[in-house]
Amino acid sequence: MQEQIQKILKHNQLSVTGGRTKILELFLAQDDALAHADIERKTGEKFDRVTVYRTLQTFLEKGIIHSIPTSDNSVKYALCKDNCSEGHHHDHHVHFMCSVCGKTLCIDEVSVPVVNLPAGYKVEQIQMIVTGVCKDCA
Amino acid sequence: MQEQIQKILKHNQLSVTGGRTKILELFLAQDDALAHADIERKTGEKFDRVTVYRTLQTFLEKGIIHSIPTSDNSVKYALCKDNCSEGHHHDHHVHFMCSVCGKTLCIDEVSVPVVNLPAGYKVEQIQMIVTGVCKDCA
DNA sequence: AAAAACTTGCAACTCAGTTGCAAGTTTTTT
DNA sequence: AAAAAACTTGCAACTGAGTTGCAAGTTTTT
Ligand SMILES: [Mn+2]
Ligand SMILES: [Mn+2]
Ligand SMILES: [Zn+2]
Ligand SMILES: [Zn+2]
Repeated sequence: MQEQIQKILKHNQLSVTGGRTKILELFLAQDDALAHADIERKTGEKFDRVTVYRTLQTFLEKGIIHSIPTSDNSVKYALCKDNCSEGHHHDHHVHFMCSVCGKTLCIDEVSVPVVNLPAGYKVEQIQMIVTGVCKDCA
Repeated sequence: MQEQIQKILKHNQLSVTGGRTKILELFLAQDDALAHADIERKTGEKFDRVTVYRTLQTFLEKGIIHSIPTSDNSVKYALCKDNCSEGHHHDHHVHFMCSVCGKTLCIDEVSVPVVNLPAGYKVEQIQMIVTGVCKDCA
């Protein structure tokens, strides 16, 4: 896994540092999306919160992670599985928020359906957030 | 219009006050969704920002307005057109954010399409946010 | 091994949103 | 119509997320 992490960072022209390695490790080991606070909690006292903010910012810009707008207006982050890059994300999958366990999941198997808007609207991007009960909580 | 406003407030068992009347008036006169800051700006110095927060909170609880999660994780509010009430919203329409003029619109004509999730997921609510260019900016 | 380029932690700050409380307003009761 | 009760408002003080400048530390390049 350390190998994979190095590869991802190098591939994105980022220096390999303790903080970045640790945070990327968290994302790789996690099946659901992480909020800033989750990351702070999971890294313990090891990194300054400013470093966490800056690392997330960098990962977003490089297309290593994508942000997920949740229906309660907090922000979560998840790994990009496709080859996203600098401003060119293409995660057209549905996002799911479980109202029982609170997890936010990328449903990679399901793409966002097309929708027909009234004449005159030009669609650039569609996001879909489904709330409900997840597989594990059913 | 003052009549309609009184009716809405009374119907929701709310006392008719200057602040509530003014804010409801703004919503009725507006075709796009309003952010907290828009309301503060449009009411001038007339009301304390705490009053604006509390009024929006009250309107939300009563189902007079609904909140819209935008893709940039700010919150906007729009009038409920259906008869929503205390925690029972049913605005199943698509929301549109124009990347040119910045307006957020309720597309009442288009309901959110059904989506099939993998077995085991129970869907409770679906939200769809479309980004693009609106009719007026085309 | 030295220089250059980049990353980190710290302290200080900003800005949105919240809370308790006393004064003011609206509604209900008499 | 006046008094009482119930509710709303503004103020001041606070909280917590996120940002910035800068000096010290680390990583990468030469
Ligand atoms: Mn995702
Ligand atoms: Mn709407
Ligand atoms: Zn769950
Ligand atoms: Zn527009």
